Order: sequence, then C-alpha cells, then structure tokens
Amino acid sequence: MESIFKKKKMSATPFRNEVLAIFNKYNSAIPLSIIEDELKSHNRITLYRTIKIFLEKGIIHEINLNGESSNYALCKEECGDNHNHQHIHFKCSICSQVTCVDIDRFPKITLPNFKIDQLEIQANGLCEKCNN
Amino acid sequence: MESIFKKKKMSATPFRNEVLAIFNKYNSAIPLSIIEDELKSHNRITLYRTIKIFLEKGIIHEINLNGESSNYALCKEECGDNHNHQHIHFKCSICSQVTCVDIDRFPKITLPNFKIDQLEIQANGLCEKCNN
DNA sequence: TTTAAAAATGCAACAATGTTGCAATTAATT
DNA sequence: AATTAATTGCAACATTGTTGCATTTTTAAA
Repeated sequence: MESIFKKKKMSATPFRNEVLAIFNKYNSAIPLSIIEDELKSHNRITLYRTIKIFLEKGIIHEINLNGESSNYALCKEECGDNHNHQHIHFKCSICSQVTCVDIDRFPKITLPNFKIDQLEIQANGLCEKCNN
Repeated sequence: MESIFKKKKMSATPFRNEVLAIFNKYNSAIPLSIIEDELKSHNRITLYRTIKIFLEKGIIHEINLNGESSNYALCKEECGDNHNHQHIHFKCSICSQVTCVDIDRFPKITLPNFKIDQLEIQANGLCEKCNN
C-alpha cells in the first residue's frame, strides 16, 4: 500500500508521519491541543503549517462547531477536492467527542433562486456510547 | 414596542443600542470586524463582552463556517433557548455574504443509536443576488 | 428628584492563537 | 554522492480573546 504522502506528492517527514499516526489513533475528530499533547516534541509553528497543508491536500478536513476551537478529522478515500463528505459532524453533549457519522440518505435541500454546491450538517445530542 | 433589552432584563446602554442598530442595518450575518468598523468608538473589550452577553441572552447567534472567523446574526423572535432556528446558514462563494435562509421543510435526520437534539445546516453556493 | 445599589465600561496587563522571514536541516531527485 | 527542492525551527510579530479593578453609567428605590 502506497503512502498517502507519496500519493499526494508531499515529502514524507517524521513529523508528518507522527501527526498522521495521531489522527489514525483516534476515531473521532480532534483539536490541535490533543495533537500537541500526543506529539513527542511539539513545535507549534510546524504543526500549524502541517495542518494547513493536510487541509489543502485533502488529507484532513476541518470541523467548526459553535463556541469551540476547530476540530480536524481524516478524510475518507472518496473525499473529492471540495471535501464533499457524505456524513454529518456529531458533537456529543456528554462525552464532548466530535465524530463523523455516515448517513444513508444525505438530505437534498433546494432553495428557490439559490444554487447550493455544498452542504455541511452538524448535530448535537447523545452519541452511541452515551445514549444508553 | 418594548425594547429588547428591557424584555431580556438587560441595561440599555448607548453602546448596546449602537451594536444592535448595526445588526439591524445588515440583512446578513456579520463578523466582528464589520461591527468594529461601524462603531463610532470601538472598544474591543466592551465589544467582546457585549457579543458574549447578546449570545447568552439569545439576541444573536453565532455562525462558524470552516476557515473563517465567526459571524453573528440576530435571532428571530421565535428562537428558543437552544437557538433552534429553522433556517440554514448560507455562504455565497461570490459575494461572500453569510445569510440565514428560511427553509420550508427542515430536514429530519435520524441516526441509529444516536439521539439528535439539534441540527445545524450550512450551505455554500450562489446566493439569490449572485445566481442570475 | 435625589440617592443607593447594581451593572456596564475602559484601561492595563496578560494569555492564547496564528503568521512570516530567514537560516539550517532534511528529503527527494539526478 | 551531489544537487535541488522542500521542510523545519527560531525569533519576532500580529491577531484574537480574557481578567482584575477602578470609574462611570444605568436602574431601582425612597
């Protein structure tokens, strides 16, 4: 299996491998603070640049929920250039985890006179684990 | 007509009136930078506190789109404590305006094993004005 | 209308977050 | 192995947001 960095024509550096490994370790979306904690030596500047490049290259996507710092999660293979994921971003009000949840029928929305290119759906409530 | 500040049991200060007037002047959601520009004398600290209180009291709501600073827009009368607006947040890719667009049938989404309390829908594309 | 209590404001100082230029280092290419 | 291209890390800075506290303004009460 080919490295994602080679596929995206990016240099495969130890730092990037470490960040990627952290994303793989988590099943949920994570904020920068978690990545910093997990990194052996965390250089804020390099991390910011790494995140920015991962976003540009479509390795991760950004999730902005109200009143929170950004979260980041790995993109699916199928994710095109416009990050058109067929999932919703779910924030559990108990465990606070942000997860990408696949959904069977992604809603279609039409607005008179508008042209909708992209939809982003966010939900709050109780996640699988906390809703029992 | 009773002042919104009286209704919300808040002091009606000149600063708050000025900020409220700015919100009323715009039909769209606006970032802090626009409010600062419009204010006669803009004290950053007071503005931050004003915005925070407006949010808490349900006078405005926050809109966080990916890769942008927060936007703020007036709440509708019917908006309850949980800011459960029946509208979507639309960002035009040409004019960049963020608007709250009412929608007839707000989609219902169910996820097995999850309990969804609140939905937030964001859309990108061309707005009424730019889509012609 | 004056007074007392409560709330909001503004300054200073700080904390957190994010960016840029540039030299040194590391990775990829030949 | 050598050259080129890209990445890293430091320093310095810019932006964004917060807190304590004294002053001022608003509101409520007499």
